[in-house]
Amino acid sequence: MKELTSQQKKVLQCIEFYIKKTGFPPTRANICNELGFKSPNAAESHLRALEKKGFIEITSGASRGINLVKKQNSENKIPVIGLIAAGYGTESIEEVERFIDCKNTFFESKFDYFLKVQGLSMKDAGILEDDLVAIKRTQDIKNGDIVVAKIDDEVTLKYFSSKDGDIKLLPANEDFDEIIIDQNRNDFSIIGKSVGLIREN
Amino acid sequence: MKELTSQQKKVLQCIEFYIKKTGFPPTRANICNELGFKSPNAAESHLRALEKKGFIEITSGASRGINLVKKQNSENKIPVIGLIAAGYGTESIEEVERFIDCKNTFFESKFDYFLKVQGLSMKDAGILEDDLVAIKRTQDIKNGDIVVAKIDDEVTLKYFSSKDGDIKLLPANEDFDEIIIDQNRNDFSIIGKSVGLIREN
DNA sequence: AAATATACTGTACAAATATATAGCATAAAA
DNA sequence: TTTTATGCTATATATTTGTACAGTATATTT
Repeated sequence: MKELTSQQKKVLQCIEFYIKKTGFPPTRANICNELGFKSPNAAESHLRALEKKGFIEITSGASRGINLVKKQNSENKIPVIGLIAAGYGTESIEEVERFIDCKNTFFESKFDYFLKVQGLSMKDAGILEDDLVAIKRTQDIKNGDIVVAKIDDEVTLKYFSSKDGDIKLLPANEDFDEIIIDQNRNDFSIIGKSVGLIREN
Repeated sequence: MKELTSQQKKVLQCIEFYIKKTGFPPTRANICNELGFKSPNAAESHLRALEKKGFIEITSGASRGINLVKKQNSENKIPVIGLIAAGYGTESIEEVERFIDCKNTFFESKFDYFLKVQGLSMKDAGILEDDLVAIKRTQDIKNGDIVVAKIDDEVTLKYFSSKDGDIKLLPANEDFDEIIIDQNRNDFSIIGKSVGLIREN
């Protein structure tokens, strides 16, 4: 999808605002009013540009026949990512299983995807197999955060702990051992952290 | 809000469908087309009835000037209900803390509200304090379901177990005891069951 | 019995609206 | 250099659309 000019963005926002306010899309005249244009053709040509770039659809002949095209992944469809057991590096070990109809503002922090949990290493944190943990991609991590970390070619969900520069990943289950990161030997990186969880019974 | 006649419901659904399909509300003529009316006034008078009953708002003079009035609690705003420690009978022990912007079709089963969890009696089921459990009001309960039950004047969230007519409520935490229901002595009822869970970190 | 709500057909028309055409000006791409 | 895209003003018009008025008929309420 092509980029919009600043003026075209204004027009698109104007349409979005008008729909929010009234419940139905604006006419050319309405847009002119909102943005101070003096000719309906100013609005018309902006609409044609927005249509050409794929941001709206126009139903020919219909009054207010403007339909906002939802951008795929932006705000309403959150991907659920499952981890494949073996690892081939980076984030290619992930695969999108499906999408959940939910805004990325659903929890307090915006987030990027749901991670489908494997295993019970975090069970005492109330995180069970097949739970969906909302992950925000960030490097802004504090002790005690539940993080998605990559160690060599494995991805794991654990409590984060850092003390005097020594990083540990702690499970929430007696049956699992803590993971001590040797930053010389291990290829270690933080992918993001948990900001929420959903479970479907 | 008054009740709609079956014909008025059809018109309302027609409007909802049209908006879903096209992205903008229908004209009188569009409604006539969809529903087989032969006079625009058929649509017009239905619209006026819907407006009078508060289901839509009509912007006078504007083409397609129909705005669906969101019904408070129907599909987009789910109440979060907290339990008050003491009990004063029935469901008046509950209070709506806030609403969450989420469809009641978010989980596999439709549900009625979120219950804010108190205590850790279900921690081994991955249900922690302050978690929000999606509750569907139903009497259709199977063994092993997580139910919201009322015993005398207390409301509790537990596993349900029924064997030879003996009903037990089982915690998921060693530190708690199971509750055996004496249907003669206890005022017992099932309010509903859990169909999902969300947690905000 | 009379009034009101529901549920339409049919006709009419002013106002709202999409849209084409003619211009003017600037900036970027071919 | 010539086209193409951007960003408007201004005018015109066929079509769409809301809406009023006149009827007909049935059911419900007062």
